[in-house]
Amino acid sequence: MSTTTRGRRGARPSGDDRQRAIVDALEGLLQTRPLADIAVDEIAAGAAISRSAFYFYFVSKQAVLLELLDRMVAEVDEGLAGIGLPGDDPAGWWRSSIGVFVDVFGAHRAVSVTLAEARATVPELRDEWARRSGRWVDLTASTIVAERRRGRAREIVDPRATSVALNAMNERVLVASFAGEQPALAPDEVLDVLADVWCTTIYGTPRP
Amino acid sequence: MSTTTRGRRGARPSGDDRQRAIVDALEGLLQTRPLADIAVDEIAAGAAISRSAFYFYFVSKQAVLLELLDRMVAEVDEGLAGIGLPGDDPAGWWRSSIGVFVDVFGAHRAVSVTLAEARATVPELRDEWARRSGRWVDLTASTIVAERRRGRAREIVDPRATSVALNAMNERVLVASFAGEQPALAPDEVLDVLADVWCTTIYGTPRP
DNA sequence: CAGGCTATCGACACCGTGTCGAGAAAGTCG
DNA sequence: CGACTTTCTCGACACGGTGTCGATAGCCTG
Repeated sequence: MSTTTRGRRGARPSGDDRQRAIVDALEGLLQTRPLADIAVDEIAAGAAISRSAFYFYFVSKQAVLLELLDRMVAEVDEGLAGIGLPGDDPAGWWRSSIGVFVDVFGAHRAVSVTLAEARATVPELRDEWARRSGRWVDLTASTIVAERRRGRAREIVDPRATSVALNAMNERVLVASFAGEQPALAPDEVLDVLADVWCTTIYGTPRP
Repeated sequence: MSTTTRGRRGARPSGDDRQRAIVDALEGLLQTRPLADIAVDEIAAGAAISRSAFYFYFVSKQAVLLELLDRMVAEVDEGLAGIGLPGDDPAGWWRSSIGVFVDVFGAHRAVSVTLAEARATVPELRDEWARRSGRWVDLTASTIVAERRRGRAREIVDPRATSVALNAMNERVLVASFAGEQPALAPDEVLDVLADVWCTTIYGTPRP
């Protein structure tokens, strides 16, 4: 249970397709209703296997979410890697960075909402999310420090703490927007608002 | 189901104490483990009644959460009412306002975390939360506008959108802190950090 | 072809939920 | 006081979803 193999048993199978089919099936079902309302039965049916066969590939529904999380995180990291460092247009750089999250999470809205919810219950999910979001927090914090050294950012007492808060804001704002909650931002204004708050918090002005 | 009577049957009973006992029992149990791991059995036992008797007072575990939510919201509103309007120390005013949330939510950490999670699943909970947090968003937005009219706040394109984002940040930061997530703020630094981000976002400087 | 792996299935036991109808306790009115 | 109604409690039931097990089928490899 504590080993690194996550659900899957064997070593070099060809039924990788089935595994992917399961993950895809769950993502499809999540478009319609929350995870709690989805029975393993239905996921299995969506992947064209029996319920018991499902348990051959994953230990539980929740375990499938880990795969979904990995997919999304990989997309985000890929997007971030293509941006580089902030040059002479820091506001544009921050906006682009936030845009990666908006785009990737937006492309998988149902998954984002589900992950945010399930994280509270599933310890493995929480740990994995913590690891990944910790990296983004680090990246944000070190960039703030660098911008401060350059004399562009305002004086911030604890850059890392501020970074935690800003990233928390993004997460919650995105999830609320995707979930269609009532006091929430419209999908098309999310990026503008977040970028504005980030830049003002970091530089003291929205356009440094 | 769509009537306003939430679970309870009769009209003028004396078993109100039982109802409160149930709510208290759940809050106590939530200190230890998440809602999903708590059976109705145990809540009933905590209130010294049988499981079936529980269903006389509430339709489900989740219905008890609504009561818990109402309690917390009442405390917050009470705290906010005691603050008044921002006078000549706007930074202090914002800090006090945020402090109310930090204090009340902090006094009911387990409940806060549970509500944040259950909101995704329970429609009634989501609606009620939306209604309440919508009021706080309105309050924030109108105060920002007033501060702008006074010439103190910076020029903000969409005060309400900014208000949504800032309130979202608070919520997520508090829950993450209470839940002990890894990239999270320590309980004692939460207020400082949040107040700093709020004031900088609104005024362009942490101490207007 | 024998043996070991991957993969699939049906059947089973378990647990929590929500509902129902039968009553006990207490309060009300003739 | 006794008959009734209301408030409240309980045990028993059916249902549905979960996770596990052992049997077995296909397949590659030596």
